[in-house]
Amino acid sequence: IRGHTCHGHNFCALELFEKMQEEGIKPDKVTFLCVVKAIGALEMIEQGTLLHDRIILTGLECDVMIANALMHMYCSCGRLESACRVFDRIPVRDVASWSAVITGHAAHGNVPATFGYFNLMHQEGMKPDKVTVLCILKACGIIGALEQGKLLHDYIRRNEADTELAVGNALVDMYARCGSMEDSLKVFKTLLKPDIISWGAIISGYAEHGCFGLAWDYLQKVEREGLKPN
RNA sequence: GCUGUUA
Repeated sequence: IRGHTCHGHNFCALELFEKMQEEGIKPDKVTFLCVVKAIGALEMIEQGTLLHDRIILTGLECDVMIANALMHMYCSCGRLESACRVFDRIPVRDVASWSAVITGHAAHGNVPATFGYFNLMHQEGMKPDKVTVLCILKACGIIGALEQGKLLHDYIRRNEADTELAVGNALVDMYARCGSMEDSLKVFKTLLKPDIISWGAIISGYAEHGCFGLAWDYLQKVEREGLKPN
């Protein structure tokens, strides 16, 4: 099942899940994680609700990884209230729980809820890890929260996390989406070895803001750097 | 085999 989901063959994965059960093999926690993820990718909300009911019957709904996967699934399907209900029922939340609920609300442009959960996370003393930082930067980019993004940038600098390329790329992307190509370029120039994602963030930032000449120039630079545009 | 992840 996992072999199929990680290649994007989510429907095949669901068929295998059915077949497995026809053969009398009971799904465990890992099976459910994979299948919840597949259903989320397919945005099959009816199937997702049915699977959630089955998970409740097995008593796994309080498992933090299962709950996080369910939240992500509901957010992918646009069911933010359902995601919140799962979030509220998690006995012990981890960083992934917060990442899922914050990114989920940001993806749907729910600015108050995004900041609400972000502030609550801070209040509860949950320290963001690398992935949470990526998720919150993504959230800031989606909802255009430049000020919050800059505060997070300060936090990243204080924690010396800005040397990580993934974080640097997420900053370049966040500033570009917030409309500050100046800040975006400033971060880009600090990257020791920009990859195709770094360049892509700059190019799409210029393209998104109607600066086609600059987008074109940077595309030429990519090739001059010996990188292959994807 | 294992949830949240930047163009």
